[in-house]
Amino acid sequence: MLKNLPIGTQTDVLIEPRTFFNEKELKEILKKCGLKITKQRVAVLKVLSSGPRYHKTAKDILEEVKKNFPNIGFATIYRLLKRLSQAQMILEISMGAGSSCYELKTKQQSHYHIACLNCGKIIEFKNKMIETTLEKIVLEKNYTLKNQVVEIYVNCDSCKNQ
Amino acid sequence: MLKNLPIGTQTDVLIEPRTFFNEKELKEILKKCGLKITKQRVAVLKVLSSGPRYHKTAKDILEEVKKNFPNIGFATIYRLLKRLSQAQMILEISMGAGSSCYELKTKQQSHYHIACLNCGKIIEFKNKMIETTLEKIVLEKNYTLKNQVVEIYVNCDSCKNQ
DNA sequence: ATAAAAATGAAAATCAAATTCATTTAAAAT
DNA sequence: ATTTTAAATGAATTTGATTTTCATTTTTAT
Repeated sequence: MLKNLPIGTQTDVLIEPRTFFNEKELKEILKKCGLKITKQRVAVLKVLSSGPRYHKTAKDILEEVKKNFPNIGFATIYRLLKRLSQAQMILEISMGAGSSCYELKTKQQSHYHIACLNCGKIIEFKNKMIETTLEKIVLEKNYTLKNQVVEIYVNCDSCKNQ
Repeated sequence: MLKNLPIGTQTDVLIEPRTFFNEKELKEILKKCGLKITKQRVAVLKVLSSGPRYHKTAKDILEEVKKNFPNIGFATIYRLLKRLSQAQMILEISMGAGSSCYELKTKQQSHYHIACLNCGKIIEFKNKMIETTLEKIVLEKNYTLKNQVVEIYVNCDSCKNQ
């Protein structure tokens, strides 16, 4: 259904697979943010740049990093996440209640999120028309665009079929 | 600048002034949600449906309602906000850090938000094209749309001129 | 190597939001 | 109108996420 849409109105664009960074690149990120390179920070970035789940909470990250640094605590994680957010290197996604998720920005640009209110699954999508429209709105107002968030909350099909 | 855009690409549509509800209408809202009518609840809804600030935090609401009900506490506020959210009567807006803001839904449909990262000012805007696109995306996937959030984070002009 | 500046981690503090429970209130049924 | 009953209230506590503090350790530039 809804196939063969006129050009420019296709809504669903798949996200290319995540770009993984090697250790050297992760260190570059820290440098670019004016942060000193520590093993803990590299470990946190490694978690953010890999793994099966795209969107990780501070707790996810802590648990993962603890495997190699059993003494690391939330303080270190949150401090780094905040600095990286401020430097626009990561994206904080706070979808309603609960804890925020974080994702490392890659070359791939603005993508958006669909979240199932039932099972919590998050799907990414891109849409050039929305992106352009939002840029235009900001430009018209003579503001400076810092970030754009588009989130659709749904009940997904696997949830509906239960 | 950027005037005379082709039809369908205008980005900035002003929001009509907020619809105020009278006491009877507010009670209707509670009934529709299957909630008993209490003076505290009517007072909370009255705050949500009026006043100079469109987006109110639980704290804003508490302080306002306390003027007439000095003993009311957060428990009552949060409980009601949660029930109203679940009944889709209000919109919870959690923009990054800090507490969520809540706004009463009116007949006027999906509108979006521009927030200044500096001064925290929030501006509403509407955009039919984005709205339709998001609906289309959900339809294509055979999901059920529950809510859509579009947020632009900027530095606004009054902030830039400082 | 060494000094200066920054980062770490354990613990405590803060803040938003949810919960508990004894008491009160609204609304349905007499 | 009164009684009944189920739900709502509010004070206090709890939970959970995030931030801060501070003594100690590590990084980086010299």
